[in-house]
Amino acid sequence: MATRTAHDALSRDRIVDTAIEMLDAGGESGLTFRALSTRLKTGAGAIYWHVANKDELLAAATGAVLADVLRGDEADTTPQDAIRAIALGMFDAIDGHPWIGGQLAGLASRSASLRIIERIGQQVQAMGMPAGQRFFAASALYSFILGVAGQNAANARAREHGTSRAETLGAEAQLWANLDAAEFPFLRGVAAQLGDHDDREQFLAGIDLILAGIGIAR
Amino acid sequence: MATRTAHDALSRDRIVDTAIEMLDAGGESGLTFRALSTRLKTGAGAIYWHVANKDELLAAATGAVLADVLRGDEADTTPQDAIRAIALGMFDAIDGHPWIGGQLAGLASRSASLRIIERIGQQVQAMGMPAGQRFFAASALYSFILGVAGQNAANARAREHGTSRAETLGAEAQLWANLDAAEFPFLRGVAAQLGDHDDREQFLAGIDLILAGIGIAR
DNA sequence: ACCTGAACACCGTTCAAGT
DNA sequence: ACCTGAACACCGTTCAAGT
Repeated sequence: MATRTAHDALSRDRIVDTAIEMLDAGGESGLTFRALSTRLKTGAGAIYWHVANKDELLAAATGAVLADVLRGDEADTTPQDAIRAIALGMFDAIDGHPWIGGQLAGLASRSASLRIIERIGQQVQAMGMPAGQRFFAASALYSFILGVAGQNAANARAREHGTSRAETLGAEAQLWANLDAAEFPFLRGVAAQLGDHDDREQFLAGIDLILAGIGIAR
Repeated sequence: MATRTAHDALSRDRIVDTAIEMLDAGGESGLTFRALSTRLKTGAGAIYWHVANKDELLAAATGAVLADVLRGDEADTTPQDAIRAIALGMFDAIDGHPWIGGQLAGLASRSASLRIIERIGQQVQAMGMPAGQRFFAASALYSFILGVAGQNAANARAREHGTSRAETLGAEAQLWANLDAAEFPFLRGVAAQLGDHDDREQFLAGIDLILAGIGIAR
């Protein structure tokens, strides 16, 4: 076994892992090179030896989180269930690390995105979608996932400023219930559902809606 | 008519309008209070008299852009066409002002978001969606729109660093075409479609997929 | 009431200098 | 090869002082 100093040597992996911890704890604004280097007991500039800049660090952190999602194996299921599994994997990853919601759209984390679109596309094809429409269908599923991701990220950002999820949601439901009856009949009507809905279930309902649409177009 | 100095007096409207111009020209990073105050020929702190902080300014700018979308009137059409019109209105607004993609998810621009979800929800209801599923369906449509918005914003951000849309897309299509055949059969297969697809058409295809799904669940 | 502009407390990033 | 830490060029925001 190699001799070690009190703390491990600085390495790209250790930087990325620590960055993920800080992002989970404080969101994107919680990660600064100064705070990161303090936690790593090194100088601010040292990080630049292992990582080009903050964008690359964020991309690497996103990639590390998504690697777990990509480890899943959707053999011996229906294409529909395989897509649900991939989507839920993404949802859970985003739920656990909301800051990746803001990263996924960017092309910085492209390599992981491509793998996910590939997986979805293969299953869309297995559903029997004609060649001309497969790309649209896979993109639609991916865009929907990104949309939910972005909202999750925004909600998490709001929570950094204090209030818990239940509080925010309760206040929001209250606000919907008190909207003008003539102008907002729909939102008033669904205010109760907003108050006690399950994010994961709602996400899956959206996926199922798109899957049903694909089922027809097929 | 009131007497005026050479330039109009500072006002919240003038600040927001100028901010939108700067955001359109240089994205979110192109808007700083220093550059804004220079363009408005005033001091950096003066803006704070009319606007609480940068978040509020971004929310106000987003609201001003979305106000145009909300001016549309979808009377005497089918619910499906009404939803398509709302969605396309959003798409065009985001296409013209990509930076709002990053703002829409946040609750800062909530008032405009609520109006849009209300409109979508009313049409979902008109489609005959049962009460228990209307909220899910409207949310799914809205999330999809946000997802596309986020990607547009990211693409626009990438374009700030130089290359045009055609260049980026061409390079990306090339990259997909050259991916490993065993690992990325799907992406390789649709590389040509990526190269010459129309963003607006693809967006509408996604909306139609969800609408078709709603048509079944109904 | 509204505006000025210096000052404060931060950022990401660079780079000469060390080991 | 890898790390240090001061320095640079920015930010958003505040606030005493002006008009």
